[in-house]
Amino acid sequence: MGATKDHIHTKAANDIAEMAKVFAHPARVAILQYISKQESCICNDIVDEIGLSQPTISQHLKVINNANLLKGTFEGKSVCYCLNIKRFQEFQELFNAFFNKTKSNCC
Amino acid sequence: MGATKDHIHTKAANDIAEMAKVFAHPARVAILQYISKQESCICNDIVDEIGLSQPTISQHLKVINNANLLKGTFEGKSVCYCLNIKRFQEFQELFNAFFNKTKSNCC
DNA sequence: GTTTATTATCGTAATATTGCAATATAACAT
DNA sequence: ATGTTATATTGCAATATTACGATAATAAAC
Repeated sequence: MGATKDHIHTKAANDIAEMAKVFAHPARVAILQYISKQESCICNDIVDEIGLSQPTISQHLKVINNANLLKGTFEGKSVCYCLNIKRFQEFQELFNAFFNKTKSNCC
Repeated sequence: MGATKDHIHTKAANDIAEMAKVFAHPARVAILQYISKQESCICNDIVDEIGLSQPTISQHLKVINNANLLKGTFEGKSVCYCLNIKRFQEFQELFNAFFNKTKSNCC
């Protein structure tokens, strides 16, 4: 026991949960907000800003990146992380679709 | 270590994360979708529908309820769980505010 | 090539979450 | 009162997540 039983749920439910997990940690929310604020930004800035260790930030960035929410371009030794607006927008739309569909048939 | 360092993040970031956690499990998404579909519904229906044990469903319902997303009215020995549309709407708006604000100042 | 700076990965400890059996509680039915 | 049904709580095992030190990888600067 202990593991989430993904397989018994619909793809729709799993998709929403998967997306929500990205936002389900304040550090990741903060990282997304910070990245969007900067012209360009490198990981070390984020470490200073957020106040977690570099490995921890790197790990959170990986989660965000796995959701395809980042566009990173290498600039010499550092990486310029950028929000993948298109995908971010898609997240917003998918969440809204979930909210609207769920609202529509309520008692 | 291991515990989330909530205190180093802004209230805004913690609030979004808190909300996202409710949707960060497919069973809870499925429960919300199922509840919204029904005229009224009791926990045991949900157990049959979702395919998890009664205690597990009860636990998930508690998480959803703690977020104020449920209105439960007792009907004899069973409970009629209903979606708290007002709060659900509020969730949608708060998420949208987060998405819009984050999008607005991107590179 | 060596140093320096930046990011990623590995290993691991601490904590959180998930899921269920067993049990408790509550309300009705007989 | 006893039995039945519906839901909640408890306790615990399994797994996941979070966080960080140590270390690796990469690339510029010297």
